[in-house]
Amino acid sequence: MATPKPRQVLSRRSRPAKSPLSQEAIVSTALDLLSREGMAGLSLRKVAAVLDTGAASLYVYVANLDELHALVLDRVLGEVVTPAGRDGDWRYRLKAALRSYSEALYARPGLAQVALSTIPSGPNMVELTESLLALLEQGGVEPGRAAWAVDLLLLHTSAFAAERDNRRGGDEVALRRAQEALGSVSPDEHPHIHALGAELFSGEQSRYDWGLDVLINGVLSTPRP
Amino acid sequence: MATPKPRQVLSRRSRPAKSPLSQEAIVSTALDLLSREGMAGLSLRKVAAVLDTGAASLYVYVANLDELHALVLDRVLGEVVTPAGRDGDWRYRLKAALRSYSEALYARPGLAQVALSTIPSGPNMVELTESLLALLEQGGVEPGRAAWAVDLLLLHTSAFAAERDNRRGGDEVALRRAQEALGSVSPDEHPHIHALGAELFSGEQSRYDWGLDVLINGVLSTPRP
DNA sequence: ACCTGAACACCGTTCAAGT
DNA sequence: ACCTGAACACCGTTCAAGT
Repeated sequence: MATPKPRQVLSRRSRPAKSPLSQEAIVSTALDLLSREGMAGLSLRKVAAVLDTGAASLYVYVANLDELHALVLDRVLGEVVTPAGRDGDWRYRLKAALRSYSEALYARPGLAQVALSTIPSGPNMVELTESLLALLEQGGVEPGRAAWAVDLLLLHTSAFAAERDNRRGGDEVALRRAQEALGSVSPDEHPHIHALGAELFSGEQSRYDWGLDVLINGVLSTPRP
Repeated sequence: MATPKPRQVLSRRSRPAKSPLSQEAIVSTALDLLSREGMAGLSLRKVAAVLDTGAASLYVYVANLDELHALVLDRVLGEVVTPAGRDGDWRYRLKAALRSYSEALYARPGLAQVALSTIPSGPNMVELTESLLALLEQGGVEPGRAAWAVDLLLLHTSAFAAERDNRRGGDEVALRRAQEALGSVSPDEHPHIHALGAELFSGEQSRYDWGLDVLINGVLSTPRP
């Protein structure tokens, strides 16, 4: 998979002259801002400011903000590691690949949301899709079913990363409110919720692992219509 | 409802007296704007304009935009229908409830995204959770597993609605680009994708139905760790 | 071809002043 | 307690003018 250029943005002061703009530089800067400040930090104006221009200049290299989002996402997907090997524990390798995808998204606050609102077409997404298809084939899943399964697995993993992101993302007011709403429910009207109590909020990592197993077991036992 | 009224101070008598602000009125107006214009139409300023005030006035009834999002979401969730009945085909009823949830979201462009970025705590979400727990119990799923399963099912359904929404939502450029990227892949480097061809984009409704079956089958066959 | 500043049409949120 | 206009600190995108 493509190696993401480290391209540390050296302080502009030490740089002799303004480096010319390029899509590469724009995406790198955007990713840098995203990693440090989350989605709030990723704006065309801020990217432009770091690159020492006005936002209008970026439109030569990037059609609009959506395209920049897609480019940043694909760049991050270059980090995803899909374990090699053709035999043995395909299931373990599949889960490892998806966990790698999940972590790549989760490391940039808000990027999971981008993954869920973008129709991806970059080379790294193509690469990842190919790898997942190969892994499912190793697991004996026929091609048509595997095509749908890849979609399902990526969608699920993105959504899970987005949810984790939400819960981290500061809105502790909302989280507390949700816990109270479910915790203070009347046993008569909502017996099941009442009986579960804190159980409804248990498990973080194990919940994700379980979710992946649910999906994989489900795919293996559910033929396409 | 409401074309924004001209600010001109025509005699107050010529139009119905301004109804007092309330959270109820704000949420209704917001939902109305959302249904007609999508997420782009849902802003505090626009809601205020329809209600013939300034945005600042809304802050008496609503803490911020995120809270308004949560309130609108829960209001929509009031539409979700969960089939009654305690015996017979719980699986059919579970799928019907989730499809109802999905349709409620999908009917408002962008709302699925809100569902994925909000920690819900409204009464209708509590109701839905209770109903889904009951349905899973009828299916013989033990409580702890059911708690995780409800989360998984709702997350999946929201994500699926969001994806459908993206694909409808106008960005046909991105969709075409994605189809081209996957369609023009070299058979040597990406044999699996190449072999699948258009299959990667097939099925809309049937794909969702299959996804639900995958999830349900997976839940039934995957105990909690 | 590329870059730029300014402008346009928006945002959410805060605040002092009014009632 | 509620409402308001104005202000603050932002947005993405377009465009005429420059190189």
